[in-house]
Amino acid sequence: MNIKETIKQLIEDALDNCAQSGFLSEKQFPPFTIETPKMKDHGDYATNVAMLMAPLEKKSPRKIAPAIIEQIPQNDDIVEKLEVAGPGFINFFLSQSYWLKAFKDISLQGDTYGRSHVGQGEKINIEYVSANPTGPLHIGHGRGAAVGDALANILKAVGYDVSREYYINDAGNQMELLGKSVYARYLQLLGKDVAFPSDFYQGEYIKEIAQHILSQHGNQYEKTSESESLPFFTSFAVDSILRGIQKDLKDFGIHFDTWFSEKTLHKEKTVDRAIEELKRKDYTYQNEGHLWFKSTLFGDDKDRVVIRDNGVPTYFASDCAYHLNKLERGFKRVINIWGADHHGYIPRIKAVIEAFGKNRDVIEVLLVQFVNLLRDGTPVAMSTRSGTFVTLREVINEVGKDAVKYTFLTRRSDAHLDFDLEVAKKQSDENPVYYVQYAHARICNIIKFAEEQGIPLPQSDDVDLELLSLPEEMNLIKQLSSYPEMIESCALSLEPHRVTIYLNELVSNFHRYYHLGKLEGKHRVVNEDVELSKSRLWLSNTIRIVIKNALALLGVSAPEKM
RNA sequence: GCGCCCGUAGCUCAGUUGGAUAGAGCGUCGGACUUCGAAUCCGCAGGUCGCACGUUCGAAUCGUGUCGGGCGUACCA
Repeated sequence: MNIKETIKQLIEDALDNCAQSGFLSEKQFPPFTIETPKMKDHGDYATNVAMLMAPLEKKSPRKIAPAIIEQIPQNDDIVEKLEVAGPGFINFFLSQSYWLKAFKDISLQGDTYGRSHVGQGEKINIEYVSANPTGPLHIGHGRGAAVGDALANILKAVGYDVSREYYINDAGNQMELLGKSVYARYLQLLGKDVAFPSDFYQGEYIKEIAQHILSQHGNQYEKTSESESLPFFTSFAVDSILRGIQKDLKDFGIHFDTWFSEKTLHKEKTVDRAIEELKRKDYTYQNEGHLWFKSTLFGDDKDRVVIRDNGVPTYFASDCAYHLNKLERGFKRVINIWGADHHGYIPRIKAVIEAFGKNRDVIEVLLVQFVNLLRDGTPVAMSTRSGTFVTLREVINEVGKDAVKYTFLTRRSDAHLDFDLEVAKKQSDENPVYYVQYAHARICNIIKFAEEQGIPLPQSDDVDLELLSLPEEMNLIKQLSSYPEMIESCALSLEPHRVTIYLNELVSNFHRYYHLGKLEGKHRVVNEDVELSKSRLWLSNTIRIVIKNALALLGVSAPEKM
């Protein structure tokens, strides 16, 4: 049980007591919050429960709060004192011994600190990137990858059974177009004057693939007809592009448990089954030769075609099947991370989930906004159509994967993001990742220095944490203790960027603390007083552990030297 | 036209899911290393939270309207 949960328990017990004694008439309590106040004077934690009870009880919060307080033991191991303040807040001041005990535990937990079991092993599927295998990944995919991977790590850390998935759109029109594009380039390489329509894939990589085919297979496809050749060109191109995507993601430090092919949905008749299911429930009708799904029954703007008049299922039909498949695999929650341009798709996919008899909320869609790529403040032209774009690989090579990932994760994913290549490259204050990594390296160096001075990291029974009496130290201790709550809130809200916000605050406090020692020698971590040095080393090492754990969740390295 | 997302300091963005006196970084200016890493720290300045109503003990946060930016509105994926 973490600190917040402990306090919640205290409050709930107190409310029960109040209800039993008849002071409160309500037996059901509203969902109150426990937060850490911005101002120190307001204690370590505060709850608004009395204010929420007031209208129900028809009593003023300032009257209810004292009654609740009376039921909570004070001056004990946990709570030092309680106060009623402002409009009716109950402020908790926890005892130092409680903080120190919780604090000491952190470094004993090591790299498991921050994990919990709130997910209760629930099966959860998280799908991200899922870029079509028709071209290399660009910077926007990188953002989706960073967010998805971090979120998956966080959900796993709080006890979910997480499965990471990439959906490969390797069926349909786009594939045919891809094959035709490569085929045309191939013929051009053989000196033929063939047309290259504007809806073909324009990128240079198409020519490279054609060149590979030429060098591996010669001109043998010159003789066969287009319809005979196309399947080969399509599958060669998809394989080649997909391998590139997989390598890019691997080098970006992104891992998937499942690469799910759209083609298998057709091969294994999942598409047919999904449509049969909709038909059976009378959620379809025939009109103008097409088969329509009545998605408006479930809140969509208009009904959607699932099978065209030529008998070919739409992309949406595949997606219905795909989500049916996810449900059948037993996932209780299905998280999709999509580019913001797909937002109009959400109502229809929720509709089909509901049509399959599930709650529409089992699927949660996280929208990731576009990245605005800049160089020195001026936008870099990006157009997939014309094939002029900066690839994710180019950005990683230029900037480094840690800086790219961290930058993506410092912002909410549903907000637009300017990514300036020159700024991201700078190893300076403008670049938050170095700020955090530097703190980690600095602590490693302090520990090393201490060892050289004959003061190794102390054992848990050989350190007196009561010596940590500076306000800055207590501050850090409290902040470190809130780490598990922070992780839980990230998991709950599906907002991994909170980790970087937390890290920035923690590290900032550490750097300031460190500088106390620059001003006065007695405030150095390693100083004349060996016992004090040992307790400060313990503190420093705990900070190091939390930084490292947090960075690990983000998929960012924690270097010991820089 | 309709729908979704976003409007917070000069710039880029946070803001603990409705809490108490709205915060960081960058940029400007000024300061701090003979001792654990200056990739750091400290200080100054900077605000009608786009605007207007509303909801209540309390609003940057929720609702309605409005203005501005982005995206979507397929028998493409």
